[in-house]
Formats: sequence, structure tokens, C-alpha cells
Amino acid sequence: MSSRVPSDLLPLPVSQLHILVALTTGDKHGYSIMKEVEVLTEGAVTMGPGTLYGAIKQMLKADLIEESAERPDPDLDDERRRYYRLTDLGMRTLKAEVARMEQLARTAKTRWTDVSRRLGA
Amino acid sequence: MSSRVPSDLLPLPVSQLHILVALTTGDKHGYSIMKEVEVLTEGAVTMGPGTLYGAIKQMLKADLIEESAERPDPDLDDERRRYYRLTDLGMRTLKAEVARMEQLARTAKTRWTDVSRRLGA
DNA sequence: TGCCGTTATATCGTAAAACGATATAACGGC
DNA sequence: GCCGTTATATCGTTTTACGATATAACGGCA
Repeated sequence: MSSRVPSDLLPLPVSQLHILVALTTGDKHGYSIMKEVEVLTEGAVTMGPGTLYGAIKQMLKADLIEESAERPDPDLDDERRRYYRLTDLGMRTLKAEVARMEQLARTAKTRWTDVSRRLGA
Repeated sequence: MSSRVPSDLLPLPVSQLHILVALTTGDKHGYSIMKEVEVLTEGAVTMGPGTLYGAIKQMLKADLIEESAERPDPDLDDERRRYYRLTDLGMRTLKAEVARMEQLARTAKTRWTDVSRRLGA
């Protein structure tokens, strides 16, 4: 089901983007995604459980992530955990979203030189 | 009133970011912002009136933009138009948001090399 | 063994954001 | 005068964000 084409999902909701980035370093369960997002945004973004599990539900439905049966570390495990991994669509969507952000950043920077002049900064 | 500190407003809603970027090339009225956003996103984002005027209202309140009395082109004018311009806070917030996006883009890119390997792409 | 803070998932309700639909009307050309 | 475009604005619905709350297993330790 769903879109299949990354560009249809852009711009991606910030929370979904954060989750995708968090999962690039390997499969993770919800709680560790939460903490990873805090680390990779340098404490600027704190994702609560409401945002996290809401976003996960949507992303599963959109096929951006999938639940994995594998236990990354069978010794140090916790049966409560539910692990998630990037799908191929998720990875392609992440790349498209990053490209979109970079493009917009470039556009903004080439333009704001004029404004600094206007405002006298 | 309001926040005064750009970092409190981050991450910025996408529509607000688009409006800020559109205004970097000079004061604009609502309708022309709408069209400018379509141009600067290369047609990928079409902002309808609901999103536009909703965002404008919020941004005026947050002091990111202000209404200007000046008519940029008094000859070719239209009395219906309401012109908006970036405030100093708006400009600083734009720069902060662009920096945030660039940082996140950098983080994502340095990480996803491992994943391509994992997925075998 | 019992206690307790941390880890962990999940839902609920509300607030904020996105957005199409709709309304209204001035503008400009013909 | 007519009509398509330009222009602003609000309404209602859907989507997203998020804190509060609930529940319970985990692990250390006394």
C-alpha cells in the first residue's frame, strides 16, 4: 500500500526525520530511539513517548520502517523491546529529505546576503 | 513580546521557514509569497491560502515578520495588498534554522554509509 | 524477599500545524 | 459590463506534536 515514492512524503514531519536518522546506525527499539534523538540533536530536541509512538505507527503504515524479529544482542536483551529497522523506502525517503533540506539551505544562503545589506547588518 | 530567542522556535514549521526564505529577496505581500514559495521549492511545495495566512498570523505574533507601510512600487500598486518584511528576529531565526538543517543533514550523511553496507546497496 | 528507580511500550486528550474549500471583492483587459 | 486573475480572509477537518497518564518488566540492593 501507501505512496512508494519518496517525493510524495516530502517535506517529512520533523519527528519522522529524526527517527529515520536515529535508525541509520542500526536497528533500535522505541526507547533507545528517544534517547538517540536527544543525542543527535545535541539536546535541542526531546521526543516524548506520545510523539515517538505516534510517529512509529504512522511510519510503519507508510512502510518507512518495519519491525524486526531479530534481537541485535541476545545476551543483553529485554523481552519488552520492539525493534525497528529502516526499509528501502525509508532510506530513499531519508536521502530525498536530506537533499531537500540542503537545497533549501543553499537557496536561503545565496539570498540572505542582500537582506543583511538592506537591514544594515 | 514572545520568545526573542531563535532557538526557542526551532525546529521551525516548514511553512514558516518557506515564508522567511521567500522574504529574503525583499518585502512581499501574501499572494506573491505563495507564488515565490512554489518557485523556490521548484514546484514541490504549493502553499494554499489556509496555510499561508495562518502562518502569517502566527509569525506576526511571534515577531518573525512585520507589516510594512511602504509600497515597494507606488506606480504599479494594488491597495488590497498587505506587505510583509523580515524582522531582525526573523532573520536570526532563519539563520538558526538553516544551521540546524545543515547540521542534521551532515549527521545523517556521515551515518548512512554504514546502513548502505548493511542493506547491501 | 521486598523495594525502588530505570527501562519500556502504549493510549488519551489537547494543542498546534497543514490545508482544501469557500467567501468576498478589487483589479485589469476587452 | 463581463470575466479571469489577483488578493485577503475564515472555516472545518485532518495530521502532527506532545504532555500526562497507565502499566509493567527489569535490575540492583538491602
